[in-house]
Amino acid sequence: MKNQTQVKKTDPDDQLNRVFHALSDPTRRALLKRLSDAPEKVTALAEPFDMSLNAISKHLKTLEKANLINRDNTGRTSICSLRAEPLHDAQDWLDQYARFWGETLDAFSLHMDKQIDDGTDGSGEKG
Amino acid sequence: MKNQTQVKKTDPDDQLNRVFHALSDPTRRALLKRLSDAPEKVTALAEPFDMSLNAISKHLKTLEKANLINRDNTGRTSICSLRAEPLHDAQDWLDQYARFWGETLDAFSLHMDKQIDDGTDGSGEKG
DNA sequence: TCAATCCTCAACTATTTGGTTGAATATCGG
DNA sequence: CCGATATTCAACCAAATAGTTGAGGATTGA
Repeated sequence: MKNQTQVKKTDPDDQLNRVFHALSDPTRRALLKRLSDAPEKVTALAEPFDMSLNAISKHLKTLEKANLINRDNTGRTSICSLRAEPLHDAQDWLDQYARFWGETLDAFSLHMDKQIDDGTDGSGEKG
Repeated sequence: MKNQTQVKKTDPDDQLNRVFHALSDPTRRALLKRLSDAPEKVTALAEPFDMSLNAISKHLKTLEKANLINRDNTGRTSICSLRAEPLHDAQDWLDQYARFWGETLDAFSLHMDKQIDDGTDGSGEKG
């Protein structure tokens, strides 16, 4: 097993990977922004973009795989809505580094005092 | 010009893109974790990984392009250290969605009341 | 029924990514 | 100078991404 950090080479199944990847694209961030206002159907979401409907459909699939959106399939339309929990997870991860920009650490710092666990140790995912 | 959202098709120059992309890889997150403990030279950083030194060097370059690490080139060694500001930026972006998992909104919500600006409007980057 | 609408699937392309190996550059130390 | 160490550059490769077009499945509604 080689006492290595073993990061599961670019593991596509890791939730955090998927979320951060989803957020790394400006179109997808714009879609989330739009959905933060109200749920929308796919065509409505696609309309403002200078891009094919299919492209948007794929972006939505990416967001869906990251669990960042829900879909309500009523009839032929698919209503997408924001699902923010994974964003919260991402924020939790970032919070571990909060001490590096000072302040904001109270009882938190006690918890944080020992070491940062960034979720890349292989536990908690696909045994 | 078509009144479109104009998201600068997958703009690789956007700082937020680079940061979220950098965070989407578990090896890079592990490197940041390591650097959150103490600055390290490249060989030391690479050692725990089941991966070539070159691969780590490239990951470090990605982190560098996202401004997530600094390098102190003393002699033949390159000492890498964490630079957390961009993480803070990422957290700020995520904070805009905080209202979706309830609470934590005080004077913040006033600022947020109107609309979310997710940094994909094209301002502030490469004119 | 049948045309229009909404959306996804399939196939293709170009580009990026994440990894490799091998050579090159640069410094350190005898 | 010369060898060892530290790091990067260059070329290459496989796989994933982000986009396209075209076809097809469902649903709506006249």
